[in-house]
Amino acid sequence: METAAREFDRDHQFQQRLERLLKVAAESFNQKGFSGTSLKDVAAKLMITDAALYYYVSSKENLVFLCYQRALDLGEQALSEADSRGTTGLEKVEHYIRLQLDALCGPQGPVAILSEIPSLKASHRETLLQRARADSRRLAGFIRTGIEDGSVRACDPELTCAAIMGSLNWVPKWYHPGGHRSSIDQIAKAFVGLANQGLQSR
Amino acid sequence: METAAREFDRDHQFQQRLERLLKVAAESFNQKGFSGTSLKDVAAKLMITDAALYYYVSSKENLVFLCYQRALDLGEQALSEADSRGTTGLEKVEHYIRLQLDALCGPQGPVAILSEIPSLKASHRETLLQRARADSRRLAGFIRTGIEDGSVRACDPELTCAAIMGSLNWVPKWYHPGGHRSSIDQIAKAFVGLANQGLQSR
Amino acid sequence: METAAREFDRDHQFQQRLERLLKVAAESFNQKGFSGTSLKDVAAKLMITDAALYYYVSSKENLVFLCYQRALDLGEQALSEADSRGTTGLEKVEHYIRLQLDALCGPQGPVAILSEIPSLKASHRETLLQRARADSRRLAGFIRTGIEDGSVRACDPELTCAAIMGSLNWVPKWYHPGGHRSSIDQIAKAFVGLANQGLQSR
Amino acid sequence: METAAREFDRDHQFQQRLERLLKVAAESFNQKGFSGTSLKDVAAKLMITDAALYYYVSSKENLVFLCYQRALDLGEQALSEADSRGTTGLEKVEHYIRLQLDALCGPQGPVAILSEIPSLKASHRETLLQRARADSRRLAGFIRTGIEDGSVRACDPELTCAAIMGSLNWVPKWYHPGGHRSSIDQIAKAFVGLANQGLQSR
DNA sequence: TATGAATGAGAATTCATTCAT
DNA sequence: CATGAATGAATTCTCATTCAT
Repeated sequence: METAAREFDRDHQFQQRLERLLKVAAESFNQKGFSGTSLKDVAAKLMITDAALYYYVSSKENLVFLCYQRALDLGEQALSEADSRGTTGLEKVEHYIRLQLDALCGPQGPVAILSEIPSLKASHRETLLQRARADSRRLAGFIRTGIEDGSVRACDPELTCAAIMGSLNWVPKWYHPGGHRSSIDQIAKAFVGLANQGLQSR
Repeated sequence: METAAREFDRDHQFQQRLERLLKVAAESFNQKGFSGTSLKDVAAKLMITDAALYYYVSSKENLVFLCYQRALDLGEQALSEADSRGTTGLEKVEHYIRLQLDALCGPQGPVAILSEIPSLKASHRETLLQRARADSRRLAGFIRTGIEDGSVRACDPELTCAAIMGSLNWVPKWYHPGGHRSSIDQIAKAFVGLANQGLQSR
Repeated sequence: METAAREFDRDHQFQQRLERLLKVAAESFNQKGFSGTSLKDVAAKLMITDAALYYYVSSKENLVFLCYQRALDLGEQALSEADSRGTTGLEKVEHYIRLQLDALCGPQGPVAILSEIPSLKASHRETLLQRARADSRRLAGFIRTGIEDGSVRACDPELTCAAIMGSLNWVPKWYHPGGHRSSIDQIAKAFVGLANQGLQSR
Repeated sequence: METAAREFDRDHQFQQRLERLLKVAAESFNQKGFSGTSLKDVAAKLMITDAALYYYVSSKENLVFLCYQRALDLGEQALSEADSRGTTGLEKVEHYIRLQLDALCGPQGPVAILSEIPSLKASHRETLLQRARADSRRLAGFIRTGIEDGSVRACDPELTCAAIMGSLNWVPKWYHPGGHRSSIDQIAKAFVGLANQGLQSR
């Protein structure tokens, strides 16, 4: 029916615009932080007024929450994909680094870094923290698997995982798509190289 | 003379308190970001009123600026120290990681992470960016040295440096002195291990 | 003719729905005041969107205005009815109390209390104030009649009228149909008793 | 000491200004309701900016809360005073009417009518509702006492109390100090007359 | 008739900053 | 040195209102 089609279009358009909002917001959050990002600026980038944002999200808090959930969604996709692509633990880690870099800087648009969870309200905070912790554990799990299957040398999985995630999370601070001499591939190569073999020559 | 002595004392006390202010502010900036940090809160932690802060700094911008300069001072100390302690390029990098972690989390108190340079005013921004870039170049220089002296395998020095700095800069996000199962030493060991040998077993 | 019939139906339906709107709005105005009532909430109770309200009323102001006019219509009906039912002045007052309570809380649905006339725009304000004052004067007139015909003791008709109207206007603040131990009849009895004989035993 | 004296003065001045704020706010709340009252207007009447209000109260909600508490304080004073001044139950009621009218319209300045308790937040609401209900019960208690000591005829104490309180609470809607032909004394006389003897001549 | 989408005006609130004392 | 009191700018958010469809 015509009506149904129109409704579908409308809903689709809504989702489309919300998605765009989340990307624009994520970019700003990454650059200027939660409090440093004003809704007016975000709205301006979308060519609408700040009041119009409230048609898509119920509050600024909710906006970050959605951004962070999207970030976790993508991060978890990267983890799953890495898990299935890699055979050994080491390979899984390598794939994850590559995939996550792609998610963060690739065409999916800016993805928010979960750097301000503490300033969210309790209920949101808990939801996100749990997922984030679980994701860390999954990456640490790859490392642990690697130690077991012999592909990874003995090391502290949690701290090593923290180091890797740190380097990844820091990328959006300095990487600006287009305006950069290094492609995502090059970054991935360097990061994977470091995580894999370290600096030491042999 | 008496007057001079008193003035010296006064000046000394002033420096003492300013130092304390910078640490308290840095901690808050690291946790909640620049805009997320209110001067009232900072002042409250120092047991004075917000108005009293203006005796020590001329503005909030100036406060971050000072925090960031202190951070760069310490970072550069770490670089110099690492440079002189290490013989090979690889050793220099190792020492830097250890020293910088100590600076960030050790007893020198919280040190600000330069994560909001873009939101500073132009003049401050430039000053800081130049120093920060120079510091990155020094670390990249260690790597380059290592490649030349054969201690480091062939790699992209800039990107590898970005990876290392990223992991270090991310530490204050999750490390809370005291309330943590890992000591700074353990963290350093894991980070150095990763940077040095990577994950790969051999 | 068919067209006329259809138009009549349409008009009838319109009136029907407008009536319902006025009741729902009146209830909200009574509970939360003019500014405290949002058109979105009113619309939601009618299962339509706020934009759709504008088919029935031209503005929020206009909506209160209509509510208040409806309230005055009903109040004046009560006055007229009381006038014709009662023989003496006292009886007229008694009937008015009973009838007005019925209008306010009875099945005619919630009726707005004219408590925010001052915040309306000048033209509406004047129209309503004049009617309201005239109504007060009619009730005071009953009292005056009573004094003349000997059914009412000597008293200040205006102030006494203000006392009576006050108690009536306050009822919607605490009376909630259904959820209440007292029926409208009981309330009427108590109010009439007070107005008629006072508290004094004799 | 000089310092102590100055501090006392400061505190005194603060209380003084807060008191004034509560009166001005109460007047506006009575006339235009909670939502209809803008802090800017309240501030303007005090010749300060709206931001400055936050030096005295933490929020608009808190402002109403304080107004309402002040209203309850005064109302309870009136109840206690009436209780001790009157010998019979009837006398207690009479005194209460007079005293409460004085509190509402007298030189203590405008006192808020508790007409918007439902729109307050739960914790405040409960606190106030409990006090308000207790106060109603005290007035109803006077009536009950009167029935027992024979000064008051048989009647429903709660509903009669509701009628009396309604007339009192409505007064601020129409009474404006100065601009009125009736003095508070005249109003009190009429209200007491109605409550005492009713309208009926005998 | 009614809705989706947006707007503009104004609301409360926060916060860096000032200044007399 | 530090505080009390205040300000002005900016921010989040709400809401009546509009208009194309």
